[in-house]
Amino acid sequence: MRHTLEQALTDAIQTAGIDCHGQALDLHAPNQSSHGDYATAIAFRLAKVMKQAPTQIAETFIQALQPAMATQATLSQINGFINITLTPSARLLHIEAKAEYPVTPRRILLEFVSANPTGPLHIGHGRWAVLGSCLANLLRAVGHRVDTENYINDAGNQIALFTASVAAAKAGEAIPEDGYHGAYIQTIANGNTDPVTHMLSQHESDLAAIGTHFDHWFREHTLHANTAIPDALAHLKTHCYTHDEAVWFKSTAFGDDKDRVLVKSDGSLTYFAVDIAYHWNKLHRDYDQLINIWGADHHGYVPRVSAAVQALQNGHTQTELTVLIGQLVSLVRDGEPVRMSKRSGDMIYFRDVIDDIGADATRFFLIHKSSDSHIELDLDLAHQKTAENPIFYIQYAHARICQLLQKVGDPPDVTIHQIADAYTEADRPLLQCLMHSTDTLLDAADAYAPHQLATYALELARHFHRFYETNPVLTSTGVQKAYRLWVIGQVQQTLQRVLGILGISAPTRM
RNA sequence: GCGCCUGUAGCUCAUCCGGAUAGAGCGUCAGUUUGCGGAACUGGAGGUAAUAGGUUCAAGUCCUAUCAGGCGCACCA
Repeated sequence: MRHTLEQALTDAIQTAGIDCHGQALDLHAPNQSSHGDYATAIAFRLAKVMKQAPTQIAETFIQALQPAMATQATLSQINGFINITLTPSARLLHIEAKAEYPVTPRRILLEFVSANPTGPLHIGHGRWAVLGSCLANLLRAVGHRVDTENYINDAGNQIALFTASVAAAKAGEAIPEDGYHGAYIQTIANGNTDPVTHMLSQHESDLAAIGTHFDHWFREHTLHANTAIPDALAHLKTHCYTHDEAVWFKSTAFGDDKDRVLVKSDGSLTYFAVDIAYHWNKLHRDYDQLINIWGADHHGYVPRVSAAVQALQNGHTQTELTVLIGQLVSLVRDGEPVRMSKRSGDMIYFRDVIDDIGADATRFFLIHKSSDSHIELDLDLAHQKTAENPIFYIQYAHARICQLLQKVGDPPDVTIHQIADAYTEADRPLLQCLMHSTDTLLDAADAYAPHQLATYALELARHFHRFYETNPVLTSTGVQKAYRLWVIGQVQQTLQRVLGILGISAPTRM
């Protein structure tokens, strides 16, 4: 909605011949719904260059634009802010209109989780699983084409230690000091499947338990099985040099703070070299953008991978690399931080959390905070946190509506203009909230911030519960009944859509 | 030491490229109910947005410094 309104106003400004000196309208929702549906502070930004008071500029804008907008909105001015208040029917029409997102569709490869298959997923992996799957849904919702990928490090020292640990357990021998000591090692040893295969299927089932599925599972060993690695390194050759018998990539030429080793002096490859081959592979798969979600413990790794991706494209960037860094989840027990270590086996597994508080509550708990903020999970309070989890407030709103709609049966056949007569000012916050849903989706997608949808859903549920309290539907009649049914129907559809993106169920009863 | 992230109500968090009186949930206090599901609603108390400067018509938001917490600074993966 914001976009079409902005466009209409911008056109009207041009027609009126007003010079904005490059300033955009930049519509935003006023913090008080009574001010209007949208507002712009452009008068303040033009005050200096136009040498006029903001209030005066605002008046000029309003007089020039009001005629063009007359059928759908009223423009007004408070202390220089230009407020736009839509007519009730315009508001309803905008809510009902099929959302169109002004985005240029991109082909995106989104990589996340990418946990080593040397142990079960822990709560930290869970955060990336939830964030990644929500982001994929969100980007798809606004029109992008997204493939999701889980990269499996199934080669190298850690895997060797892991399989050796299982082998030792199988033989009844002591597990190597630097091996893996979790209880799951014995479980795998008791079975007959390959340890890595076993672990991967467990990852898959844990992820499925919160409704997360990947389009691709990319296994590192496939890079070693062909010439992928030497091919990729050959492409970097002009940016490499030999020093102390090791081969270095001159990543400082692309913004890194030091050069990086690709081939060690003993002739073996670094992890980075393999990762370059992996990204080289990605670059060949015809995507416009590569997005990687990494935990904050890997943020130091960003510059060198960005450098490599730039170098591989020889400065002609066709595929953009975006690395999203999420902060870590830490655990607290009895007020003391719990140190998780995969090797010692002192872990809180993601599956335990899901089984404990349920998939919906787990997803909401992990998604409703910005990925820039740390999550501290108090194990003793885990259950209480569940009871406090606002997801039930949202789901209850949806269930309430569904039960009601079921009782009503078929909705009456009326037009927007007919039901607009039943609008009252008290409904404005709810209707504005509904109208802002497409804006919210767009903003959240632009910022790669699906947590904004969780906040939005909470807000919408709150407005709905308030509306529901004072607007009986079943006992109302005529236009009023039709209007109320329409409103709650829109709430239901919007909640279902947003919860769908968050991967959380929208129950019809609870 | 250097780099990245964070610091907002008792607790957990929002606040959308700087905008109007900083908002929710939980907790707390006082109310609403024989209701279209009360897993709800209404109202109150609770804030120097870590601290100190700066930029701006306007700063929780941008810049600088300090303090506190998390994470990272390998020829590990």
